[in-house]
Amino acid sequence: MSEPAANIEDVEQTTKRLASARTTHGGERRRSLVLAAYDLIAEKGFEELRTRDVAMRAGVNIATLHYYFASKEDLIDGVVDYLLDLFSSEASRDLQLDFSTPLGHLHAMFRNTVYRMRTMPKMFVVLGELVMRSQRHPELEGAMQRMDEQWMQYLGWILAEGVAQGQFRADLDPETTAKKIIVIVKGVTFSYVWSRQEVDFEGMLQIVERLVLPEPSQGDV
Amino acid sequence: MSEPAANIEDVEQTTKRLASARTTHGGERRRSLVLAAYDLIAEKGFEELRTRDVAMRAGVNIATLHYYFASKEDLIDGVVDYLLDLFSSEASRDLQLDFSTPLGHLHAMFRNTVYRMRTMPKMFVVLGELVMRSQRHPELEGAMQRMDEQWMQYLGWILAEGVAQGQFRADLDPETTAKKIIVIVKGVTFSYVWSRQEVDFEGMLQIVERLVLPEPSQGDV
DNA sequence: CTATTATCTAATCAACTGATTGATAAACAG
DNA sequence: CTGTTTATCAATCAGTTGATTAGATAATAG
Repeated sequence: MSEPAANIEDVEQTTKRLASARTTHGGERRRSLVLAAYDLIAEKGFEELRTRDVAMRAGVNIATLHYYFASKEDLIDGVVDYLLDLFSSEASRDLQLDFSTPLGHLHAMFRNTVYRMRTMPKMFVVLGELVMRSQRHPELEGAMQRMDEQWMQYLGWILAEGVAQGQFRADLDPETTAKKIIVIVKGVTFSYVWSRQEVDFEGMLQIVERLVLPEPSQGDV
Repeated sequence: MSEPAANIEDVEQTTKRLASARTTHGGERRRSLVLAAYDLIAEKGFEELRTRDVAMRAGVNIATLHYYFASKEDLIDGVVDYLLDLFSSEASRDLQLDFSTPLGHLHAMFRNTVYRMRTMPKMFVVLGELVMRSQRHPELEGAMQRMDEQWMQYLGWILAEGVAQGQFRADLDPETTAKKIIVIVKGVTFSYVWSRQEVDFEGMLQIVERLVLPEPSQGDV
């Protein structure tokens, strides 16, 4: 895990730096440090997160890290902001999601989450680390809960819209149902990303559907 | 469960020890060290788990810890074994669970899990830390997956029995359904313990029920 | 009663770790 | 061209951390 070639590589990078030196503007360097920290949290967890490793991965001296971030905790705050941005970023156009109906929105939300779990597992590993850390860091707990609330609001809106348009069952309570759906999606995430189990995504989506769609009036299979 | 009076208590215990010394047999001391580590993992996570703190909480010198456990990693293995025992221990008699039918078993499994989340949250916090750690510790990943498999097997048996007895729907596939139920229960755990959200437990149990029970032949509400 | 064994401690080590300092050089403003 | 600001690094500090060592102390077997 710890490279023996630390010194050699460092010298190499130092040389590079002396040659190019002040080409990077502060913002870029800051970002590269956050990205390095993000990667290392995904790889080693907070348990083995070291400021030196972050600096080395970003290709700078430890003192440079402290030039941009007063403390390790400060750097972690940067990672949290970065992760929050990632999560609130738009869904990939490749998915060809259909947002024309409430059910379409629901499918889109679910499938986009699955898509992200598959293509950006790092994001969820870091999220998991942060959720665990939030047990003992109240500020973090706040950030995590704001994330949940945002999600709740979006889902609540989809459901209310679906009821109003008659696509979803009339007796559905948007808030309680949204909460249940979130529990299910969290279960999918937990199982797939953290427990590394194969998950029947479409089957889970069906369960969500059954929660919102009206009973089919008479039986087919 | 977690005392704030760490230092005072430590002095107290040290004094006690000087007085009684060789009264505790090895097994007890070993256990007390594992329990101390367990508590500290729940409180501070692996990020801040220190062997000195463990020794202090157990009321012994750091060298005594190394007398019983060759390394920190060894101690953590002890905690894993302890947690595995906890999880496979029997359900509380207080719950008056009904194991007479497959549906009873299903309810019992769910309610016992909820009961444990409520009364022994520490257990789940430590589990969460271990799940995260298992991302980068293959041995741990193995242990976690064996836990899942055990659970799967138990659930699979309940479901097969329910189908055989005609209490559950005839077209139900025990394995795929068991997997879905586990995903849901994990979602409940993740939401309630780690995200600290209120969860509609009975509502989630209903979703599980709808997964296994036959369609009610004609509509009531 | 003595030798042995299990249990425990004080003291210490070497490596690690977050953070600081003082120097240096490029970029920039006037 | 000059003084200031920005960005960077080598060296170093003080405190931490997992682990070891060289004994003590007490229960126990012979």
